[in-house]
Amino acid sequence: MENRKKQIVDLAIKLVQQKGYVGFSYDDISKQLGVTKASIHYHFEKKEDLGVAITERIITSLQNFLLSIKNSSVSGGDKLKRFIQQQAERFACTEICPISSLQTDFNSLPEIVQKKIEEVSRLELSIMTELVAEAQTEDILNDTDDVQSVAVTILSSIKGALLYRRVLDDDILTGVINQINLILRKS
Amino acid sequence: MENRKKQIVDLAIKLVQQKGYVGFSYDDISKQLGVTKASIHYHFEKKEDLGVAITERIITSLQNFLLSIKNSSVSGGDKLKRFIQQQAERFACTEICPISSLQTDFNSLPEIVQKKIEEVSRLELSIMTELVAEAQTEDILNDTDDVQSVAVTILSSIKGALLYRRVLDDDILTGVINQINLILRKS
DNA sequence: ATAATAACTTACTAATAGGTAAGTGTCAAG
DNA sequence: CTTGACACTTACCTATTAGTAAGTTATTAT
Repeated sequence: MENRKKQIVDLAIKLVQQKGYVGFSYDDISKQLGVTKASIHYHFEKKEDLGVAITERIITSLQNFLLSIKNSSVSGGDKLKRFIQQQAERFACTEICPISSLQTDFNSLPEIVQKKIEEVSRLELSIMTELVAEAQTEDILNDTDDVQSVAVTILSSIKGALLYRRVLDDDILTGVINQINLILRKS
Repeated sequence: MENRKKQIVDLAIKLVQQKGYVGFSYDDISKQLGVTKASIHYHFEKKEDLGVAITERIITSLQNFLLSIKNSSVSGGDKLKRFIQQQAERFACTEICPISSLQTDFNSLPEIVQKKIEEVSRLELSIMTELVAEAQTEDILNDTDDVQSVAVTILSSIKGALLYRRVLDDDILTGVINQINLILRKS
């Protein structure tokens, strides 16, 4: 079954969001899937291999997400707002972004996974920068703003807000989203 | 020696910033301090106890930081900018905010530490909100802005930027700081 | 029918984790 | 001089971790 592999990676990503790369174990996965630990090792011999699969899955998700937004026939500003909105709705209340989680655990990751995370981060940033750039051609942004900096700031604030939401109220995130939209409208 | 306890907590915080609560071990600490693991357990019987000490240290650091800024005789806007600047300079290039790190590991923390982290997060947010509110009395902010939301957004973006900086270029953070200052000036 | 493959399980290993009990050396107070 | 506290060390224990080797079962191809 190629399905089982998908199942494992799906669950692993969820576990990364909940407990981090260091915090989840093959035992967690095997118990939740109702199979033995050795069976997980059959599909992903080393944790490193699963780590790589996780990051690759994140990359394709990002790319699909980008495509679906690019193909939507709305204005640049609306694309940006849609991206922000979806980015925020993707996660359950106690879940954080898997990329943030892996960035936090960066120093404990195997080298190959570290490189993959670097790649993912760069990709995410370039997608965001592209969307911001497209929005800038309209009235949405001042051109005194550095496009890349705006992109990083938006992404960072969402990721950071997810951390605060995890331990505080649920509406922490919505406050940040509103604030970002306000800033985009005003500048 | 009460000094040894301080030494342990200092190192533990650094390790939390580098590898997270789950990622650091008593062995890490003992080896770096040149004593045995059991000696660390003498000072902090359970890891939980060390976890509590870590969060309490973070709280007093935050409070001292707040006092030093409050007592500085500059305008509200400058206090805010000074806070942001110092908050950013506090961390080495591969280090992230210890609060962010503990928020990420939240689900793996002992209950007592979880509650402490909730407390720390609330405190940090209230400090930030206070500074933003003081800045709002001047021309710095629009009063259409929700003070709390602005505070969370600023904090979140800094914390998030530290994550990206860890895996990408060093100037990711400075870009975000500049952007925040731009926003504060413009609105 | 048989061989081969995929997807497992059973049963292990070595390393590391947090944690503990009992003893050692040092030093100050009575 | 001795008692007691403090700051340790030695030597352990148990649980969990990633990882492996060998065997089992079902399905498929020849």
